[in-house]
Amino acid sequence: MADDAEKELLADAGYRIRETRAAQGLSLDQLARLTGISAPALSLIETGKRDPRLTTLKRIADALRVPPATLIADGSGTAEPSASSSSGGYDLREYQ
Amino acid sequence: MADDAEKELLADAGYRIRETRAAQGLSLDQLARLTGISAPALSLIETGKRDPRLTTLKRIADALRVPPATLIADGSGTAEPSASSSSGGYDLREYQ
DNA sequence: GACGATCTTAACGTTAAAGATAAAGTGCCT
DNA sequence: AGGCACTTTATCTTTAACGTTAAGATCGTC
Repeated sequence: MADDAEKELLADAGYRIRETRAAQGLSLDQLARLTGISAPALSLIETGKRDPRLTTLKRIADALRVPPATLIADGSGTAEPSASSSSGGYDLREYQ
Repeated sequence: MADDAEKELLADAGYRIRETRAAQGLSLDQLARLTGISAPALSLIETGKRDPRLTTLKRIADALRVPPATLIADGSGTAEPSASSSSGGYDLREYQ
């Protein structure tokens, strides 16, 4: 996780979490109670100093009542293009 | 993380990864080389037996050339409806 | 100035992710 | 049957997440 792009990913996700939390008027302690994640751990995540696990992200997203994906940068800047990607039906069997 | 919802989250993310990988005709070994993540670790993630870190997810998403958010269950694409907030039950104001 | 609330950081212990390697399990061939 | 490609499982080591506790740091407001 020494990569620069990864640091930016963590910083961006942390920023999104902090923004969402602040928009709801929640303190770190309050979010800690809602998520079961300690306030110091939340602080590290929000400041991009910790690499959270997927379930940790989900607990935060659930407490903030937003989809987990909204907390993650889409890889293109800061705004989400909601680019639906491919998502068409692939059929795996055709390739094997 | 013994939670049932979290297990489903991991299983779903793993399934999406496997789907995307298979759609591109990649083997675990090939994806392991692309991501720098060992094939056994990828197998555990794809089968929902491991709780990956955010940067781990991003390395996989980058190798598969999809936005990281598409690997997480939440509405953007083929996921279940998730019925808006699902558990719209609690009231945050009680904590404030 | 002292206080209260908020956030940050550090140290320490527990738990688990991630790596490497090797082994065992699949399925598909000729 | 044997071999081959792919995947899973098992073991081990290192690294890091997370909780707890406690200590600073920054705000305000009185």
